[in-house]
Amino acid sequence: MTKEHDIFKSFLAEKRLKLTPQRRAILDTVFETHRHFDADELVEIIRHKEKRISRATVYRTLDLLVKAGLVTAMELGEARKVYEHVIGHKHHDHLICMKCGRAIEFDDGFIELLQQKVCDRLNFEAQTHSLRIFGRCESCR
Amino acid sequence: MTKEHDIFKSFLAEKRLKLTPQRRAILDTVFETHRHFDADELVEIIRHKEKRISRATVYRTLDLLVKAGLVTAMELGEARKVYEHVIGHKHHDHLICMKCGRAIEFDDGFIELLQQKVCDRLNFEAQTHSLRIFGRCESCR
DNA sequence: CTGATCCTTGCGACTGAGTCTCATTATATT
DNA sequence: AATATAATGAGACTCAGTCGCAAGGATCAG
Ligand SMILES: [Mn+2]
Ligand SMILES: [Mn+2]
Ligand SMILES: [Zn+2]
Ligand SMILES: [Zn+2]
Repeated sequence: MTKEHDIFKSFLAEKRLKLTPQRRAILDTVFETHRHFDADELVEIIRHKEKRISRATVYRTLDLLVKAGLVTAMELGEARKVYEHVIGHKHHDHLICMKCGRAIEFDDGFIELLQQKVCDRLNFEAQTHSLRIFGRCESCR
Repeated sequence: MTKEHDIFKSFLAEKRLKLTPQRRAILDTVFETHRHFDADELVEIIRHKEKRISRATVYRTLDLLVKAGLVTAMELGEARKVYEHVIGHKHHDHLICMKCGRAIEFDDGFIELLQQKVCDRLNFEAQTHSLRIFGRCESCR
């Protein structure tokens, strides 16, 4: 039993929700995928495993995974929301190339600290944040 | 003639585009509105002035104003994009209350500087950025 | 076992912000 | 004024995401 299974199971139990084969397939696939993906890509990956799944169930389950803290959702400038799993990937933000679309991950503890300072100063209780820098990547500039 | 008029006029001229009464009405209304607004709100405000305007024209002109650097567009977590004019409002980012929806503006030059450092380190040419901190505001926490 | 309760699923219909098409009208240029 | 080019409004269209609902499955009381 993986860590993410345990977390999802307790999350569901606490909310009186059930761990179904579909939810298990979604959880597994999300944690096998080590890149950003969108909901319909996830549907396709699961269907290639010969498993039946509906778009609605995938959307519904992704919401649950986000609420459980296992997945983050973000808008990287394209039309669709993209997702990535959390365990094994510490928090990071993105540089987004407006020419090729590439998303470069970065992490700067000092920026995060200063964000917290801003919140303290304004008496705001931060829960999450999203920092996106748009421009040209190394190979596109 | 206001500064924004001059800028928009040169922008249009340079691109061989035309200054129409509709574009003038949109520009004026955008600069009279000192808060975040969405495209359909703008349509309503202009129509209340007894001016005919179509949604398509408002969407198209807002894109031009963004390209001209006169307006910024952002997603504050709700469904619709919101806009605000630039002149007279220096750059800032937002704390967004997930309970009441309020957007609190802040500006931290140090954070901006560190963002530039990240870009330099990764050889990325920054054009714009969006930093949103989601949580609970003073009155909702 | 039987029935009541409650959750989940898949399907397809629906929503709604934003975009596009196109016939008509307006602006800029000469 | 004539010409070339761009802009407009109306409504059709797109498409990511949501919702309603009927059918199915687990759980539990009696
Ligand atoms: Mn990432
Ligand atoms: Mn603002
Ligand atoms: Zn690039
Ligand atoms: Zn609030």
